[in-house]
Amino acid sequence: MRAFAAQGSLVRFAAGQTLCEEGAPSQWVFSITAGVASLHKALPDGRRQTIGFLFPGDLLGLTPGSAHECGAEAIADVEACRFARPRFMAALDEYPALRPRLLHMTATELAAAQDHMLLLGRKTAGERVASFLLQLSQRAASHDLPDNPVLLPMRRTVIADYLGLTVETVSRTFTHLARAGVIETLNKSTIRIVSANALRHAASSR
Amino acid sequence: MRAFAAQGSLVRFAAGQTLCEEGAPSQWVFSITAGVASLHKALPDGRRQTIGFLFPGDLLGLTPGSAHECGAEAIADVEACRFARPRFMAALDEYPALRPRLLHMTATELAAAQDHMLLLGRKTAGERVASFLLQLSQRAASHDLPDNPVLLPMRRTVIADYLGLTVETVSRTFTHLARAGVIETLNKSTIRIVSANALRHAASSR
DNA sequence: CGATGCGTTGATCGGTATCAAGGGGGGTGG
DNA sequence: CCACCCCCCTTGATACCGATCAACGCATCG
Repeated sequence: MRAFAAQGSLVRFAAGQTLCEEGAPSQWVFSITAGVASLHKALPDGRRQTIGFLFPGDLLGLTPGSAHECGAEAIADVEACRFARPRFMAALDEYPALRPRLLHMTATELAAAQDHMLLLGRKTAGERVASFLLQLSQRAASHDLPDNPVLLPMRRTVIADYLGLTVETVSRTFTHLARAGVIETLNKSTIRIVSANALRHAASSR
Repeated sequence: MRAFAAQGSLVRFAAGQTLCEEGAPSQWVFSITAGVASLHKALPDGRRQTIGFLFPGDLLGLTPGSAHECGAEAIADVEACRFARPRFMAALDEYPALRPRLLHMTATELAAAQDHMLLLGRKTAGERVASFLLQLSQRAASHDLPDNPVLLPMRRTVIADYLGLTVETVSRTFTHLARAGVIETLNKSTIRIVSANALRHAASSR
């Protein structure tokens, strides 16, 4: 397994740089080791949907076909371990212990995608933003990072594209939650959860 | 592999019956052999999101955790092969050829989920309905079934919950597409695509 | 023949998008 | 060091799409 990791080479992407483009042939598999990236899809006229975020430990490029399903872009400076795709696939046969891990990761991602479909299809703007904050907070907690205040590493545009809203609506919703005393915006990318209970309530009941 | 399949028992569900409930402990793994089922999630107040559909060949119950992520319900009479979950998991170790297949299936499902997020987050009602019809048609074609007219095995409520709309909007949108000469509704569950090009266009440009 | 459930159609309301303008912070150049 | 600018975020006014509320059509079944 150690030997496997050695087959990859370390690569870096500055915030804003593109890791891969939607529809491009999937040459590499990346394992994120530091930073944050966003996954996204777009419609021909430019409308965008952020599909999810990649944090350290996440994989990119394991598509069922040979082309990338989503584009990926570094949100904060990213450090990743890069493998040639065929070599990665070969390694799966060489190190059979990798497969169960991979399956588990993909299944977890699928479960997250399903949750997000509920959010996009049925939740109101207020519920979406509240759910998003809770999700970030929980992610941090599960990685033994401070879960409050919550750090938002991405711009409002990316949040809006993630939640299926516009930047204006996201901004207004933060303001509403703050005025309601549920959160407090320490600065644009740092939000303190004043009442976790109120936030949880806001996340799923209109 | 044959031996593996023999470890399951054949079970049947009439249309409308529940295969499993959201949040319930995941006791079984089902392999659908006939019929159609829907996967869904719900919010405490009853709002529903249909996550996807299960067709013959699809698996149900492979959750990363021990509880079902989604509820599942038979849309048309369903026939499935049922495995006790621990036995299924054990079988994965016994028949290593299963894992790559499983990984591929899960990755494909994930890709479909990502497409659907784009639909739910960014497409208009007209685009959603058009995309849905194309999806059903393509699914049929890829299984060597007639792809036109398209058969809709599910009720309008389920379609609406799948597309993040209301039944009324779905109904109106079918009417609009019919008046525009793009489709023709032969009956409530049979729709003929008059112009596939127009439908493709309607699916992704406003 | 009436009852029930599903789908369609119509009228109105409301939430979020859109359009437009105004802060504010960080970086650059003078 | 300061002034300016640029980009991002916020706030406000208005428009519009889809939700909601209400009624009706139509088929199925008792």
